[in-house]
Amino acid sequence: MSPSNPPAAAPSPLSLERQICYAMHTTVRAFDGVYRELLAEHGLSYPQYIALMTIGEHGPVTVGRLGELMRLDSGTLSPLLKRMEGARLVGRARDPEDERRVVVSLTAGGRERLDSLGDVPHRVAERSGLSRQQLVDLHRTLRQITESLDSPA
Amino acid sequence: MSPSNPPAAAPSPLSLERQICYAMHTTVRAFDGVYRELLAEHGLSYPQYIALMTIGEHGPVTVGRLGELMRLDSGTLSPLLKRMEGARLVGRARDPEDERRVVVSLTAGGRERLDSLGDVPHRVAERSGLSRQQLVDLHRTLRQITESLDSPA
DNA sequence: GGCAATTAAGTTGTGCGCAATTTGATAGTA
DNA sequence: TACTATCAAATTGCGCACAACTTAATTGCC
Repeated sequence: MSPSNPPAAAPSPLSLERQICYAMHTTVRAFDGVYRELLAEHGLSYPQYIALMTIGEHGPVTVGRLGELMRLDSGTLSPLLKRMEGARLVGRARDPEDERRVVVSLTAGGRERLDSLGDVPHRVAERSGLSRQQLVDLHRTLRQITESLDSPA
Repeated sequence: MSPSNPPAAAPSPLSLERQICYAMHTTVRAFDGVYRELLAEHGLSYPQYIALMTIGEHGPVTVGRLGELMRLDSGTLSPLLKRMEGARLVGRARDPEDERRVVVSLTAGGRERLDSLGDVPHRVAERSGLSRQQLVDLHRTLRQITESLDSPA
């Protein structure tokens, strides 16, 4: 111990806002870690899983539309989708009606992989130790944050 | 539109767990974006800010201890701290009592920078649109998730 | 003392994420 | 038609994050 150390419990209370900032940072990492673990055996990263899920739900989508849904730009999605194409999970094709656009769709293998992952979110939720009500509240809170942070400049 | 497309609104309700997974992914990104914006003028990234805050609160700490507090390993912290050292925000020194350890501490400039950032968390919380009670609840939920995900293998 | 096992930090390789730029296609207009 | 502006995706560069490995110091045991 250094001689000038404070007793033990930090006296500074730190504002709630500061604690939230800190908790958000660390908790999300723990959350991601569980997904990483559960998805590893399926050969998927967490972002790849979200992409698979989003394409599966919304059907064939352009890269731009997928970016809106996932809140990611082409700089992130292009290489990610290229890897998923390499893994035979999705197909990419230029839109004949507008050659600027690239339409992404699930392959049969991608659909199969997605179906086999159906219980992963449930297992994560279980491990989180949250009650049903807490999950509902958390979901509403997260949506509220996104909306609020989105709208004003 | 492909011929076999479902009408429009996806009939699959998607489980709450799935929605939470998705919301966590997108919301955290929005949250980070606001921090990025507010911290940019101070020349700090969000992880650098968290590190600065953590070192500031806990006093000089070893890299390992900082990793426990921030939930990051040396593979992330070593280059991050090296950049912060280059920016004259922190100092790094081998512990004379155990030369394996590296002790990280705030420089005068680092302390000053940290102090000048005091209202950033408050501004982020404001923008989030959450009530005081929601902030309290969110904080408790996040802590509960971390604890629960940490403990069992 | 000598030496294997452990520990702390750093390094390497890969993927995610964003800002800024580039490439190529479409739209608009003289 | 030709020229410009706009738009979609891809590319480049940098930082964060983690797994796996390396390096160097300490501990433990003989």
